[in-house]
Amino acid sequence: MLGTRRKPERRDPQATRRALLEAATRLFAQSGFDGVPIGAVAARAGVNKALISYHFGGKRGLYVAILESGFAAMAERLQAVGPEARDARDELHGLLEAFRRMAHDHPGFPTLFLREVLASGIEPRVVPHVARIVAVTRRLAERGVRERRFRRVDPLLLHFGLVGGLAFFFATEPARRRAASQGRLPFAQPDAKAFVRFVEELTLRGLRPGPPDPSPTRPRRKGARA
Amino acid sequence: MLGTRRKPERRDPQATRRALLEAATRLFAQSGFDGVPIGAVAARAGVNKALISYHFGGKRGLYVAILESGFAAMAERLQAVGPEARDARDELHGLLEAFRRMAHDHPGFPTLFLREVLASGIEPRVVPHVARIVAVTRRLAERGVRERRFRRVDPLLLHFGLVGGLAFFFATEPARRRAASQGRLPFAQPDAKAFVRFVEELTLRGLRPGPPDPSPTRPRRKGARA
DNA sequence: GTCTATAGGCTGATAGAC
DNA sequence: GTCTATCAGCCTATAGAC
Repeated sequence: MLGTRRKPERRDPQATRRALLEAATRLFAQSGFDGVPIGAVAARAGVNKALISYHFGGKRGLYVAILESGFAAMAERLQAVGPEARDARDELHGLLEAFRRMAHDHPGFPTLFLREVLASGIEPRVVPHVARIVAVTRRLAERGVRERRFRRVDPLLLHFGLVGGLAFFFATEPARRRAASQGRLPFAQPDAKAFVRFVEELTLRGLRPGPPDPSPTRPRRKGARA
Repeated sequence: MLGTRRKPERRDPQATRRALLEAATRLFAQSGFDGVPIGAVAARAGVNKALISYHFGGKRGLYVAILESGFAAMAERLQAVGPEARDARDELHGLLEAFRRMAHDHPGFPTLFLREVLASGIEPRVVPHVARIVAVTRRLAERGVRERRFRRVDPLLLHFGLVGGLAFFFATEPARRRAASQGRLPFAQPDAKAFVRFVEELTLRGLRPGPPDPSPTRPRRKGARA
């Protein structure tokens, strides 16, 4: 029912807003803020482009609206996992699932997210949400150590490793899908669930407490640290 | 000495090309292709903007030139690691270092790389290089299994986990630096070397052959696989 | 709330002098 | 090879009719 508005007849203004948000999310994700003419958003939403200024106060306003609701939803979903998890391992599983479901429910958000953290001036209004998300991983790391299930690692590094891998995978998924449909993907299309399972297992094993390396002393390159 | 060209006097045309490539790399990385006016590139390079058309045939030509040389350099560096490594563990170490050095020598490339794989139509001329990079991780996974140092995992998933985490970290580094200098970073500035070391250790431990989980049976959520 | 028409700014490219 | 001057095209925003 989205994108089916063709007649100049008046409908529900909320529907107009939603259609614009929907269309803009996909297009901004695909081509970036500067890569999308406002007319393209309007066309995809099936509404007049002047309505963007009317409802969101301009192109930038539309963009920020999308961005903020996306980041807020993400932070909320991730924060909800911890309290319901039995232990750190369970929480890791829950966080990965939450991330995957977010990408599923809001296709385009991961890409938007990545584009935003790539940009110079990250939108000030999303900074608090970013902070909340970072805090989630930090608490996970601390919890794992407290429960003696994880070895002690820098929580921030864990955050970047985890979020980075996931964000990259899901942000590039739409592009892969498009490339694949044109037969221009130089490898097989990886499955999202399989990837998440892989990350979970790798992280769980990788964080397991214990000695660094039980195998015969690993040879080091000449320039390596003592 | 780059960006010091001010006088209309004639200099080395190669210097002009290099200055433009240098300037464009940073600016395109920072703001994306559509976010950078050609005049800004010229200004930063200290060159007249008409020279972009003259030397590269236009804005897009300049962009593709950067992109291709970056991807080619990356693929080459990664491919050079395997033959020199003693074993799969050593190769992993070498790959991570190569990635880090690439990010160091070509600041802006990781960001450019990420922006490109995010976009809808990945530039056809870089596809072969992407394929080469994917092949490197695939061979690493196979080598590790053959040498009985890694458990058997889907090489493509390993590739995404590894490259994704690294690309995310290094691509967002310039933005973090900028945010930090304005006091708008909601967390501490992570160190590149520390991150690479973390990824190496996590991956090495995570790929170690052996049973999934030696700890007391992990409780599973109701919906989980058998 | 929605549409049409238009204004005004900026962008990328090039012709032509040096 | 490099520069100045210029132009056509597209883009966002808005005034005003409905």
